[in-house]
Amino acid sequence: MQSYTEENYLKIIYHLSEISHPVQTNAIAERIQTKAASVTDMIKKLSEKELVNYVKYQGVTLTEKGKLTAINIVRKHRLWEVFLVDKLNFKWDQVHEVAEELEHIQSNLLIERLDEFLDFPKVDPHGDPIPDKHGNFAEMTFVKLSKLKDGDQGTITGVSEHSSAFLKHLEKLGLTLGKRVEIIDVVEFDGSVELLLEHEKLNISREVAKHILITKN
Amino acid sequence: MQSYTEENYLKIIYHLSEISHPVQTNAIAERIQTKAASVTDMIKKLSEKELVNYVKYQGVTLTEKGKLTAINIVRKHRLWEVFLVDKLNFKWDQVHEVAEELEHIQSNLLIERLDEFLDFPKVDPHGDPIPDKHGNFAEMTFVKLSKLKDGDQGTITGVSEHSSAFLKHLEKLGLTLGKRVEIIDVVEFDGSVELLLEHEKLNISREVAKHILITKN
DNA sequence: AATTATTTTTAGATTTGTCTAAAATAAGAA
DNA sequence: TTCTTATTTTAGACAAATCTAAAAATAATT
Ligand SMILES: [Mn+2]
Ligand SMILES: [Mn+2]
Ligand SMILES: [Mn+2]
Ligand SMILES: [Mn+2]
Repeated sequence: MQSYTEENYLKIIYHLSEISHPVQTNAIAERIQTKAASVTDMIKKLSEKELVNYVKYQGVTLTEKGKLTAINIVRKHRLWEVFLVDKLNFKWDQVHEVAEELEHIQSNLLIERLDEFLDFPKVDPHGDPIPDKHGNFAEMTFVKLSKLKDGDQGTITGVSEHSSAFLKHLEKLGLTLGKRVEIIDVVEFDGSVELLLEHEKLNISREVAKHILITKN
Repeated sequence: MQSYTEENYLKIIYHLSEISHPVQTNAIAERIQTKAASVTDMIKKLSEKELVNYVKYQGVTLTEKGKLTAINIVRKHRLWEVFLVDKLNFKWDQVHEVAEELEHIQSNLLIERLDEFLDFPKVDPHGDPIPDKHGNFAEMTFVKLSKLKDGDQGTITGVSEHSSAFLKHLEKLGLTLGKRVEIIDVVEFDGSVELLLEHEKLNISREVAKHILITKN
């Protein structure tokens, strides 16, 4: 059994692993809002428990055990987000903070029953995949909207930025999960994108386009 | 904002206040599974924060602020228990431990929405009243089954013992909330109670009868 | 009232997770 | 390769919550 704090470290290391291998001390410190020295301390503890592989000055990687633990926390986080949106009518920009707490509740029965109650969702309110109880993810095929060309069509199936400001902005524009879009033009000057959303013309900045994930179809 | 630990102390002090005023250090230590010395330390801290009134060697009482905090935790605990039973099909003997964790989740929006989602329940799965968001309880009128006389009738509306062993026992006997019972005889020898439950005769020990709460009707 | 028993508090130590400041290592530039 | 900079680790300290053992206060008995 891990502490609340250890779980948070494992989860952050897991997410950062998708970006760099091994994960650097400073990167963890930044994400977890703490100091590098504290991270070193915790890494040693996690290493002691064989949840991470650690080589001094080289950074950490998760062991199989650590990875499974981390994935389970991600599973809980995302299931709770679905619960909050689907059952309690939270907006997609309101769920993350609460899920950060709920993800640490310890009860396998609870999470299996919640999964069932939610009808075994495959993705969370931001389009992120929900691993099953064995830690397996359904394969997802996203393309960044900013990579699309004139005339391309697709459905919004995810976002890669979870800040409330960004999500509220998308909501206001009507760019929510499941909506179909068609690219009219990628403006050469600033990379902004003109697109068609439910027969309405819309222009979004390149910065916004980079964080919208599309499944082409 | 209080820590997880402080919240637990406040809740225990609140519950113990129903039994003795003021609440003794040792009583808290026993309930919270810790040592008297630790309780003294925490009491000082809570007193510092004006959540309890504390006189050395005399024990503690909750201040208005402390009481409201405690009631809010009780509210969350009981709402979560209702959720677990009504929505996730937990048995009434399975909910307490999980609710002990869930009661510490910090989000007013969450708890108000949960309340609504559960259709504003007035009692939890053990018949305990759920305070509203202002801390007000609906008045309950229970009588211990062990206080009833031959011929008395009533409905089971609560239990005053929450151990899994006891609750499972009641479940097995069919003595669950909402069931109507009629006293046939209180056995003089051992105080055990003969009763009628859905046209079936049943004998329960005095010990069991003491923890079943009845609303006469 | 004096003695004994119980309860509570203090003193000092421990564990977990954190911090600052200084030292060590690694990486990049000249 | 040597100097400089960035990153990481150590050393030592601290706050929160806990503990043990001893001292102090209160309550119960004789
Ligand atoms: Mn999230
Ligand atoms: Mn999410
Ligand atoms: Mn309970
Ligand atoms: Mn209950």
